[in-house]
Amino acid sequence: MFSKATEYALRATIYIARKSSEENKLGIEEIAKAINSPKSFTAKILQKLTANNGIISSVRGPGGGFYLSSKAQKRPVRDILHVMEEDGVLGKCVLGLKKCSEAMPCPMHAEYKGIKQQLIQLFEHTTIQQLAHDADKIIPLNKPARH
Amino acid sequence: MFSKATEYALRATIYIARKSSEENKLGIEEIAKAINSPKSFTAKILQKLTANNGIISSVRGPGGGFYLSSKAQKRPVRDILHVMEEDGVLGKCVLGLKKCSEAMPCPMHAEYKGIKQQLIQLFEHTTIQQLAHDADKIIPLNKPARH
DNA sequence: ATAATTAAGGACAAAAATATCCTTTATTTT
DNA sequence: AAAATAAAGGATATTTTTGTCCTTAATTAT
Ligand code: FES
Ligand code: FES
Repeated sequence: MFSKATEYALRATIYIARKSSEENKLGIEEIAKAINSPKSFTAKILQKLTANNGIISSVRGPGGGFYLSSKAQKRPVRDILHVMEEDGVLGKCVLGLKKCSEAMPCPMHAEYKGIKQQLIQLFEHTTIQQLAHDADKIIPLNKPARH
Repeated sequence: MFSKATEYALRATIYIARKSSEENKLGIEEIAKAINSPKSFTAKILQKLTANNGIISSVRGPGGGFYLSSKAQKRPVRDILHVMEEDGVLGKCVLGLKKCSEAMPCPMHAEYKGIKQQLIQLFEHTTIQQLAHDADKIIPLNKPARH
């Protein structure tokens, strides 16, 4: 459904959401290893998500790394797709018409539009926090000990 | 959702289904023009769909071209996706895990699996003929006159 | 038989997506 | 101030997808 880049973006953001805090930032090495993605490529993606007060926060230098503010945690997953310029995927026509619309529908449109709406709703209503929480329930992660 | 190649495959097949018959075959020139796709690239795709008694039938030489047998018309759209090796898209994990499964679900899985099932059902239950018929209802096509 | 037509198929080109490497900048620790 | 650490950013490489062009093979019409 999504590009590799977007998949990495989603996995990385969820991982950061689960394991980081402002006091406990994560390095790119750990993140890439944890989500099983190429390190440098993932770094570029995190740059994108970090740019101009984006979804992810970052600090350079020793003790630095990536983390999610509690405000960012509450943002919908669709914001990640938007930054990755893939939120358009959800609105696209199955047959590749310029625009998926009622005005100029393709023969799949009538049957597809309902599914499309569900997809949009899913990504709009689900927050990063919810995914992180769900992931914790599925496979608990050893959170770093407070010092 | 799908690659350009698959979009062209779907559009071309539907167009052929609407306008062709064994007595009235269509040339690649007309098809590419009608579905607004690059001619040579589309030719390659039709080759794929034609290979070893595939979905589309073809005949070379004067009066030749592409057409759909009435048997092929009744095949599900998913068969096109299968030939294009994109039927896997429907089963893929949203976050890009190797396998989307109950055994090792990602945090989107619970919410996504229902939508995924609908997508699979849609492509499995919809036939090429149905799409062609629906398309005719939306935008009637001037069918070639019998001679 | 020869010429004309049309798809099949191979070779190649361009563009986009994915991935790596190296240098620079910001920050902290010594 | 100097050294160390970690992200930011630029340049480049690789792979995949998309697209073009030209030759070959099959079929029909002359
Ligand atoms: S127009 Fe094709 S899916 Fe809506
Ligand atoms: S495991 Fe990710 S969608 Fe099913």
